[in-house]
This record gives sequence, structure tokens and C-alpha cells, in this order.
Amino acid sequence: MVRTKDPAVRTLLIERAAQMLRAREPVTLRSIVAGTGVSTMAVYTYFGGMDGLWQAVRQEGFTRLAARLATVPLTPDPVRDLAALGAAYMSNALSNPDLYRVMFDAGFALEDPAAADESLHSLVRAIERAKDTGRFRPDVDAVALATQTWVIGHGLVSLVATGPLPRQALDHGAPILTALFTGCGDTPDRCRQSVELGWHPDFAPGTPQEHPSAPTTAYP
Amino acid sequence: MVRTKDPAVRTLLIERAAQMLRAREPVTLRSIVAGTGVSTMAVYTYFGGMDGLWQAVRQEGFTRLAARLATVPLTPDPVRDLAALGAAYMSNALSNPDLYRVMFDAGFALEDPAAADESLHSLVRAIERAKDTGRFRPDVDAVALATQTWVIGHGLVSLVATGPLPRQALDHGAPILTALFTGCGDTPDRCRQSVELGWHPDFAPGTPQEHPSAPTTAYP
DNA sequence: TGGCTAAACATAGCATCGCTATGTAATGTG
DNA sequence: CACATTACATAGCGATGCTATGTTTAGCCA
Repeated sequence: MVRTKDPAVRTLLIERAAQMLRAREPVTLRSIVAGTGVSTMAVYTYFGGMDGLWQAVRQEGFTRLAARLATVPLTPDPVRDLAALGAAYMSNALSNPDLYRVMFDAGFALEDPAAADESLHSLVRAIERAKDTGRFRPDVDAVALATQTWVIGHGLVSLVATGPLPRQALDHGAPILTALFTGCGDTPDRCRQSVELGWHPDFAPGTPQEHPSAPTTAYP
Repeated sequence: MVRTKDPAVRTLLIERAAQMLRAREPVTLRSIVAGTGVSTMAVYTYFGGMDGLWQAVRQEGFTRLAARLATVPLTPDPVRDLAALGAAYMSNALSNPDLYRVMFDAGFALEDPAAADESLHSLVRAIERAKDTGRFRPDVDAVALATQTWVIGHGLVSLVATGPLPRQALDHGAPILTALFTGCGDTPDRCRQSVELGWHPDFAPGTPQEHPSAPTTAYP
């Protein structure tokens, strides 16, 4: 080695790409480096091209998601925590919808799946606690249930962020999760209360929205 | 008017775009018209640009979806039919994943939402039948439940088609729908049987897959 | 310490993208 | 039958991602 890469440049470019994504500005090779003083070649020395930069941005998205989920306070009610994790997942996605889209529109796996694994594992931990406290049946497959919870959250936030469903459709999250968790053995009434406690507080309908969804008279 | 547009050219271009999408070829302005004999300007006279063509392709996708759902045979068991509609939805999406992605990655509404409405309405009809036959409680909101079913289907097919979840994860559809429909008043055992009857036959795990999903050791 | 080497970085140019300006051919209407 | 308006073709523009080439810089070892 003769000359060493500056890691700050790498994070600078990722940060700038994420920022432009959030601002809904077109993020191109030349627009990224504009103003930073670095040349377009930096993208190639650090990421090997635009695809590599997108992958790095994707990784950053999963890292932020894991960090966001880590801030969810745990309570003695694991079912409530489960719903709260789901709400935090959607809150994170909706506060940065374009980054969320980038996270999932690539066809290849992540370079370092640890962040994504950690996100799912935070759900698994809550499910295990629910089993330990007797809320869920002992035969519940924690990873499977976590995946199913993820599927619901992704479907909801995806349809809301890309347009077809209005933001109010997020309210569907609570009844779906309630049905799912009730099916795992929880008492219906208690489950409903726990889910609504964990789900609602984060983003009440009527929250000011940065990116208004498209007018959708056709969809419920 | 002096010279009239040829509608065949319009459908030809849409068809060709959908075909190239299915073949995973890059679909560009010049590659679409290549070999058809028409010039690049045709895209502008018929669609006003590439955005217009994408919108037309999107519309075609929803039309095909509605047609696919219309072929689902109705049985005396409305819950089974509901699951069968969900399975047909996913089968349609997975047999043409890129078209499915185009259908949902636009930020604006469809020109003619009738096809999309019809797709959702086929779910609503099955739910109404389930209410009429006493499988679901009378106070179930049919449109809300149809939307929730859609959310689950979209979340599942979206995560499977874009990579993160392996194709086997489609099996999660049955337990989620079972939990959802059981929460509407159906008897658990009976609901599970109906859902598995409607869900499974269409695409059993192990079905040869056109577009193998990315290797995902990190995800369940 | 100083020169050699390889990596980091800048510049210029290429192929291709969507799009528009301009010109030509064709058809329905008066 | 002549006109006007629309469909269609060609050429070129700005911008995209990427690569080839040259320049500068920093680390290693004699």
C-alpha cells in the first residue's frame, strides 16, 4: 500500500446520498460529488461504481433501522413491545420512504447482514418473552412469527409509502397484529389492549406527513 | 382529424414492454421500438414519453391481475375462495415479478382504477359471502378486511420477489390468513382447513421457479 | 533520508439514455 | 382537388454511468 483511503470520504458520500434521497433530489454520480470537492472517481475507488454506492446506502438503511429499533423501550408486556417494534419499524420507514425503497429494491443480498438480522432478532426476543410469560403457546415458532410480523409491517408501509394506500391505512396494522398474536394463544381482549398500547402512540393518524401520499380516491 | 392513430401500435408497444420486462431485458426507449419498424417518436405520440408508457404498462398489469383473479373458481366455501384469491394474487405476481414491481413503484394514481378496484372487490365479495354464511361475524368491515388481506399478500410477494425472503417463505401466507380470518369469527380448525385448501394447490413449494431468488442465508 | 512504487485522485471522452426540434408523408375535410 | 392537421422519421442536445489516461501523493525499504 502506498496511499490509504480516507474512511471519512466514504461515509461522507453515503451520508450525502441518503440526504439527497430524503430531499427527493435526483441522486446521480455527478450530483453526489458536486460541492464535496471530491471527483467522480471517488465513487469508483470507494464503491466500484454506482451499484456499490447503492449497496452501501442500503446497508446504512438497515443499520439505521436496527438503531431505531434498539431505542424502543421494553416494558413488562412483551406483546405491547412487539407492537411497539412494529410501529417503530413503520415510523422509521415512513420518515425516510425513499431510503426504505432502496433498501428493498436490490436483487442481491447485503454485504453485512448483521444489521438486518439484528432487526429481526429484536422481534424474536420479544416473542420469546411472550412465550416465557405464558402469553403465547410454547409451540410457537419465534422466528416464523417474527417473519410474519415483518411481512405485515412491510406490506403496510410499502403500500402506504408508494402511494396506493392513504396514510390512514396504517391503522390496519393493529387489527392484523392482534389477529396474528391472538392466534398464538394470547387472550383476545388482552392482546388487543397490548397491541393498541404499543402500536398507537408512535404515529397517530393526523401526524404531519413529509411526503404526502398521492390522491387515492380509488383505494380504501 | 386528418390522420388517425393505430391502436394496434399502442398495444404492440405495451405488449413488447411487458415482454421485455418478463425477459429481464433492459427496457429503454430505443430498445422497445427496435425491430418493430416504428420509430422512437411513436412512444411520444401514443404515450407522451416513457413515463406515459410505464403508466400504460402499469395499467396492463392491473388488468391482467383482475383477469387472473376472475379465473379463480368459486366454491361453496367462501373462506377457501378467499385464500384461493390470495394465492392467485401471489401466483400472478411471482410469474411476472418485474411487471409487479412496476405496478407499485409509481408515485401517482392509475389512469383507470377500475381494474384495481375490481381486484379488491373480488375479495370483498368473498368476504360478504363468508358473512352471509355465518363464517364471519356480521360486524366485520368487508372492505377493511379485504385491504388487510391485500396488505398481507403484497408484503409476502414483495419480500419474496425482491430477494430478502426465499420462495419457501410463501408458506407463511396460510398461517397469517388463518389468524386473520379466525379473528373474524371463523372456527379455528375449520378456518385452517379452508385456508390451506384454497392456498396450497396453486403454487406448492418446490415449484420450478423462473427467477431464482438471491441466496439468502441471513433471512429465515 | 530519499527514491521507488502503487494507490488515490483529477480530467477528458465514450456510449447510451430520454427528450425535442425540425422536416416529411399521409389522410380526412371543405 | 387543395388544404390543413396529424402521424411518423431523422438528427441532435443535455445528462447519465463508466472507462481510459495522466498526475499527484503517501508508504516502504535500502
